[in-house]
Amino acid sequence: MIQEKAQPLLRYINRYIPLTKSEEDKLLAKVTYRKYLKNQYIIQQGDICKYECFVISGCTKTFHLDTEGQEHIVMFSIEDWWTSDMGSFITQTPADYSVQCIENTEVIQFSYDNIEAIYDQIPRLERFFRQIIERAFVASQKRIVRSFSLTAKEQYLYFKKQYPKIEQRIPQYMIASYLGITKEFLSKIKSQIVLDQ
Amino acid sequence: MIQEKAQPLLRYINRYIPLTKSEEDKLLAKVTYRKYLKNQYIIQQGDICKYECFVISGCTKTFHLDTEGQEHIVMFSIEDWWTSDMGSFITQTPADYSVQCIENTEVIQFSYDNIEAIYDQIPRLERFFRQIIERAFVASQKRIVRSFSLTAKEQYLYFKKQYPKIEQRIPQYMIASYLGITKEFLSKIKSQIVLDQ
DNA sequence: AATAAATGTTAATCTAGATTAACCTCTTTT
DNA sequence: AAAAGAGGTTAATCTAGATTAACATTTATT
Repeated sequence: MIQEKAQPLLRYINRYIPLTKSEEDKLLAKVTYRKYLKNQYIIQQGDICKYECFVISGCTKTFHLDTEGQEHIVMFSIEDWWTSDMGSFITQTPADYSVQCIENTEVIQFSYDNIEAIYDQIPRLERFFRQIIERAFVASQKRIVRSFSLTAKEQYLYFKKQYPKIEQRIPQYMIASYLGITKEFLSKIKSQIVLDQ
Repeated sequence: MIQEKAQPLLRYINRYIPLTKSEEDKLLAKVTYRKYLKNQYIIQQGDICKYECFVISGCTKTFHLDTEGQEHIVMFSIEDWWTSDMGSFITQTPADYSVQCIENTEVIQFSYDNIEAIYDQIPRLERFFRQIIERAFVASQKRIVRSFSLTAKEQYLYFKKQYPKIEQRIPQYMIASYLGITKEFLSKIKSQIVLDQ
């Protein structure tokens, strides 16, 4: 079961580092497959995050609920992306974010209890995770700069260009939340863009 | 020379993972000590970043120059912090950021040519770097949420509380740039805060 | 000590984007 | 087919923060 389901994960890992058959088996013994329905929560803000998830199919949003009850989306995850509240996972303290499925979603879960053993038994996987996180950090820093140096319209055009697959699967009001603007203003931007052409 | 100068680095690493004397020696053989004067550049936007630097003393700013010539500060680094353009370093492509010294600054440099060897020879250091980057990523994500959910005044108060040491060493106009606001508006915020008390 | 350069403040005016509120599709459910 | 819900649009009004510009203060340079 896990052997078939985890194929996309193995393919993904092999783009970074080569794994021997034995290493693949060791890994698959330590992870689990799970299916969520649309609207289900993978993590709830306030809970302790027990898993890092690799998305096999579907789509999730990671968001923070602020003191005013406003939702701020920090990322979307589709096939071949990761999702979790890493801060909560690495420190085992209450999560700052919720992760909710926007579509029916299949994931491979790396549990907190097993992740150390995975690193110890397959050192190359520790390298792999280091590289993944380095890239995530770089992307996050760039997003901060964009939010300071680009107008809302420019940020929206960047998002469309960079993540065309995500843009088409997700309601506009969630994209607005991701960009840090209101859905009304995104609507205005879109009608402006139509006029531009 | 490097033995004395690198003491803060070894102390810092030992807070995360224990190193044997032999591992320490292996590490020190692969890193170099360097001193920069105030206003000197450690990295220039457009160059390829050859080093990740651990700050022994002093203070740096990491900033991006946008197409309008505007400077956007993404981070400050003081003693016991890291500085580099990680995106440029890991991919060996032109840097998006410059790193400039705000004070005379001493660093320990990890060169691109040696970092792989360090990881291979001292696997525990790869774990250490993974953990450092995980934390940096978490902090970066949290900063994005703050920039969306807090007013400029709230963000400034958060910065003061979180980094009191940095706040006192750095000109206000750089803090404004870090917060993504103008120096004039920060000045207004500060006079408001005085009235609040 | 005088001058210049860097940093910080205040106030008037302007604007990108928020807020509010009414209305318009589509889907989905009954 | 009617009703309800989810998602999206438009327009009027409002506001946090930008811009401009003049001036004040501190620090460095001669």
